[in-house]
Amino acid sequence: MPTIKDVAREAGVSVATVSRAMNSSGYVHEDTLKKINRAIEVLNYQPNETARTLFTKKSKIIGLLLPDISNPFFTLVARGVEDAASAKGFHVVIGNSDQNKEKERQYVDTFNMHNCAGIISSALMFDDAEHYIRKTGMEHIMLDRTGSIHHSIAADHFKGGVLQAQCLIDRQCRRVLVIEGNQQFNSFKQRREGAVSIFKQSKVAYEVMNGEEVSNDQQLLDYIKYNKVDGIICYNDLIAIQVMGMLQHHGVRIPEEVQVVGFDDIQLSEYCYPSLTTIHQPAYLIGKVACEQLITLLHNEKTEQNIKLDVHLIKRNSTRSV
Amino acid sequence: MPTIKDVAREAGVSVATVSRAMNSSGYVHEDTLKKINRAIEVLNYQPNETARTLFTKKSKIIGLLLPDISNPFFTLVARGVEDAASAKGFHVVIGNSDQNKEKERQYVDTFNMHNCAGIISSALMFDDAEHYIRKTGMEHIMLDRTGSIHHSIAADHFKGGVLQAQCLIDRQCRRVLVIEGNQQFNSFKQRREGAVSIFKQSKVAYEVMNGEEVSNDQQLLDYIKYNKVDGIICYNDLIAIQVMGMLQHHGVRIPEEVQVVGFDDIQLSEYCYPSLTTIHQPAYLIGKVACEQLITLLHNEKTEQNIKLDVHLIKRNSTRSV
DNA sequence: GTGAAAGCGCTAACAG
DNA sequence: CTGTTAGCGCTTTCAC
Repeated sequence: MPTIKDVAREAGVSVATVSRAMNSSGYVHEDTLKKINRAIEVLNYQPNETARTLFTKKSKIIGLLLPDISNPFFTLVARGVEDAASAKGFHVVIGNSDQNKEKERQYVDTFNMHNCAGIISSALMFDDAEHYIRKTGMEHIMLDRTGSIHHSIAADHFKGGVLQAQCLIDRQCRRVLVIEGNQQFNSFKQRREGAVSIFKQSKVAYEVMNGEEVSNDQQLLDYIKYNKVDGIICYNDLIAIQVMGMLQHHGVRIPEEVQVVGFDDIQLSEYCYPSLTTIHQPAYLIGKVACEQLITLLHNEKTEQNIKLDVHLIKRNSTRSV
Repeated sequence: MPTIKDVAREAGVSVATVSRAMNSSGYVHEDTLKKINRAIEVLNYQPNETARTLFTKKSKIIGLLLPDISNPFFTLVARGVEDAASAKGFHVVIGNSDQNKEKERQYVDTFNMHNCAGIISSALMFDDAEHYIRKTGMEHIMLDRTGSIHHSIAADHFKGGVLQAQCLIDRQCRRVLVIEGNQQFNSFKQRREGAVSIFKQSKVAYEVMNGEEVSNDQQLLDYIKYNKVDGIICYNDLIAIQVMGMLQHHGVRIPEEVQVVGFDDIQLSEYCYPSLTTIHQPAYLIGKVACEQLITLLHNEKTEQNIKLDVHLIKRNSTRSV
């Protein structure tokens, strides 16, 4: 691997001049510039990012901390971050926290040890995460949890919940089951609250059940049959599709007997059968915008503190025509 | 951020000793060790990886180059790589090539500029990719393409194709449509060859169609109806699910009228309706093993050159009981 | 056992 | 406009 020294020698100038030329900082004569570029070409020189980072104390790496990249929703977020980063000469290292506080903190430390420029994370669970990150000096954008300390970007989960409920009410559901996600997460909480707020002012009966307790298919099935549930709101598409499969497997027709609404609008919601009515969340965009925001911050420019992205209902075949 | 100097001062020793203590290289008195550890604790010191890398010329970062992490199969591979890396103190930066030669080469360069220890990639398309990487000095493990230059790890795609065909033959299909993937990729090619090899020695009629040409639903539907296709082999699950949805949307019953077999066994194949019969590929394991192999190589230990992982049929409801 | 010193490849004053 | 020089934080000879 040729170094800046080799280029300097090849071009017959000093390393400082080569450095200036590469960073277009300070003056450098047109002719010298040419010589340098030729030398770079000849040697196939590529600057060593590690050395650069050691000096500047800020690498071009962005740490992305997500609960689990296997979840198609986060996959898309990651893709958005990656594309945006790539477009601006940044790179991203991904960490899966599995919602484990220890792992979360560890990743933050790791990012820090690598002089990452900034970190984009979903809602963090470890104590005082925001201050912890702030102390490292890394910029931080949080997904799905608005706040005053950090910048954030989130979909309008409350509205999403409202739309889910409204959709089922519009389609004559009488007894709705709301399968809620982990309420420690702001996003799931707001989805639930949005839905509940609508049911409260309607005559529709509803009950909330925690998704993580629904490990047992039979139990859920019994509940649905016993209570004559005719509408189900799920906190994400993965669960919705799983529930639909289970129901159909037991002869329950969707949407004739039970209507189902998901949340996220992952790719497969369109292709599963029946296709899933759901709330579209702009996952890719969330990642992209988050990354762009972060990079703006890194340039010491101001940006909006908390960005909220709109969501909307995607009507498919797991609900009846209205 | 405290540096090694701060620790040295706090502990009343020289930086060299601190370094030795941290890397447990060379001798260091038990008492000094204690003092140093205390200092590290007190200052909450974390070694700067960038500086380390600059010296050693090998970071603890692994570059992972995949076509597209949005594909659930690759997502799982990535997850496997990440977990294995994490377990050994490595970290991974992901690059999505979108099967674009330019992007591929760019990522390789990027990884190199960051002194990545090694790279794990799916089959690369740019010219002479293997030599190009080899010249950088980075270790390289390739997914899904065996070869003599590089180490590799792949599922037994040929066997997978065989199993797909056998499955349909066993279930009385008379006219099978094989939807093949991009034949530039070894994996897809072998899947196809495996299936075809079986059909050739059977009386079953079959035709191969390229999946990338099937953009038009209507055209595919017409083809299937006109030719009385009663079995479809898909080169991956995503396509299979898509095809099933389309068929059902047009009133075709699965598996009664048409039976479908996928490849990959992504999570949703189990939950879609009907659930998809498919070939299980150990995606997570592929990523995990690839990463472990790479790390072994980095320790200058020998490993198997080309690893082949077994696949098997997962019987679900998109095919009839035999 | 421990410290002094050189240097990894690069950038940014500071002179000239 | 260009070169000299001093580090960035760490590891590793090489003396002591």
